[in-house]
Amino acid sequence: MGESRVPMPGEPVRGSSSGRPVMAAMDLLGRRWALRVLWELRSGPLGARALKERCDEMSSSVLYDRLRELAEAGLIEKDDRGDYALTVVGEGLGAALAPLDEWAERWARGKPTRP
Amino acid sequence: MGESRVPMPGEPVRGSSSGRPVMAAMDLLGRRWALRVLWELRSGPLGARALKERCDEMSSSVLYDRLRELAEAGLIEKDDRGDYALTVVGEGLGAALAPLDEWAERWARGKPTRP
DNA sequence: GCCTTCCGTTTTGATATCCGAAACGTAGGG
DNA sequence: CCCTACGTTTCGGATATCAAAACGGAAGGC
Repeated sequence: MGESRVPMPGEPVRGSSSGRPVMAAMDLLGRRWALRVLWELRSGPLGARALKERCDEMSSSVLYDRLRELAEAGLIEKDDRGDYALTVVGEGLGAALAPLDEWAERWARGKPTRP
Repeated sequence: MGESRVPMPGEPVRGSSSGRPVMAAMDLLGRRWALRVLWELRSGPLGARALKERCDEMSSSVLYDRLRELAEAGLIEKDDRGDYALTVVGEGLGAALAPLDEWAERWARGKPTRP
């Protein structure tokens, strides 16, 4: 199951031996649901089941793989109530993702509907 | 092989029935090498083989899947020389990814090396 | 013409990842 | 005690990705 290597900045990762931090980030975030989990946690801590619901019923096995990876990478942690929450650095990533949202809106305006 | 649905803003996508553009973006970018391909094209158009080399010898079958998806989504296109290049909207995404790079540097400073 | 070489692209079979559903353990309420 | 809700793990099958080989076309040299 999910015991593969978790990408970390400064280390060679799957897809790049350079150790450049952004490469580790792209490895970590280029996995299914990783971006989405972070996205949903921006608005506050959530329990596993609530998180799974918000992610359109993603598979729980993948959810826990992502949670473990993101926690190991230091982006999320469990709060005092046992919910999953962004760490300080994780919140920074959430903020760095804001331009993606704005861009997507522009993308949508450029291609409103498919013919 | 690669004939699965390409996420588009305004349509329900894998992972979200809402049609919110950012969900389509996260579906599209949450595939292996998608972020990386865009990243490498930011510095200018590249041929398929050059692109494959810059992406640490990614598998060519996946490369062409990603190229097809990104082209269909309107983020890249072939230029007059036959190289792959970012479209105007694709360049916008490249710009929206800049904060990710800055964040990754901060992430790396917070976690310089593993014990 | 006929090689060789470089390129874009597709195919193939093996491996890794993901999915969907079921199951487990625990804690609290009635 | 039973029921319910939750966090988490397990399992078999579906999909995505990998690595390497192959195909076909466009130069260029001989």
